[in-house]
Amino acid sequence: MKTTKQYGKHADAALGMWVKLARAYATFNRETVKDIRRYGLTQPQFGALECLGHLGAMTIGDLSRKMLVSGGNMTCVVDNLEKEGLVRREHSHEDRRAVIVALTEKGDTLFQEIFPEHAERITQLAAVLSEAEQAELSRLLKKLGQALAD
Amino acid sequence: MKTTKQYGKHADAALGMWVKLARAYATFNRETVKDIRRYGLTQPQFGALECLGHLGAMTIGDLSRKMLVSGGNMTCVVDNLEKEGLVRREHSHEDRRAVIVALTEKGDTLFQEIFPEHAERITQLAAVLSEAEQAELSRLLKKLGQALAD
DNA sequence: TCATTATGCTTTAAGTTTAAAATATATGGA
DNA sequence: TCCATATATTTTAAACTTAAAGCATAATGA
Repeated sequence: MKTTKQYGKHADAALGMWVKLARAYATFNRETVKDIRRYGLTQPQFGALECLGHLGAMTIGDLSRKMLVSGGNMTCVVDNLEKEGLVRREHSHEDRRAVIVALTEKGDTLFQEIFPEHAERITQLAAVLSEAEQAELSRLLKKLGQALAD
Repeated sequence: MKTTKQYGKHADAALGMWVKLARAYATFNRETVKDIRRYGLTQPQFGALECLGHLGAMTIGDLSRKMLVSGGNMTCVVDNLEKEGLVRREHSHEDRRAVIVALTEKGDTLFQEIFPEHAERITQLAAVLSEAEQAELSRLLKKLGQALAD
């Protein structure tokens, strides 16, 4: 959304940057969602599958923190993945409050199959930028994201 | 989420970039949501208010396209804004299918009051990057976002 | 002119998302 | 040891989000 009003040079630059960040994210995300839908998954479900597939079993709390979403939300996502037989819940022996979630064999098989294809699609989408541009964008985004994470 | 698996040099770079984009967005967004909540609004509500405040009355379809969300969703957002007396719906004379949504006086007053403060907050958040970095980030994000919008 | 196709908004159903509340468990200090 | 505080997960309520369906209106072509 293009602002026509002036709020100061610094503010206008910052607002413009934020708008472009939000739009680039929304647009890129829409394409990834389209790809993921081919596998019968929603994006949050795919994200959880990916997290578990790469990093292994973990508590729901850890999963929600890695994915930057709330615990209540992750409960819902895991509920649906469990319904599809892609993950299983186990209670932790170390801490009886905690629930460990892991990929089932079915879930791991699906992950192994679809992640490379999805990675290929992400590569295609990112190809509008050169390698150097991708690297620079990564550097700046990392700087922005990490500074605000504190 | 850090991938430990190798999918090829190009794919790894693209995946890394996408992860950083998603995380930077999520983190920056969380901060903007926190600011907006001070005014008793949700983020989508604030976005609609901002759009109407800057660009004036428009159809619900136009609004949803500018905000890159679905029409069904915008109906819901506008419903709640209408409930708060911040916007009003009017039927279009040119096209009787269309609904025009505009800020009420109450809505405009609120917008005029809170947007400058919010802009200030965005400026603060963006200040972890230099002016040059902000400009470069904007350029790359614009390039990425526009290429995918086609 | 009329029928077919397209389009605008709303509703529906399912999933996501949050903060806060609820319940059980763990931790730390007196 | 005991109690206050903290924490893990789930539930609840409200809002968001999508695609598809529904309904009304507009556009187009025979």
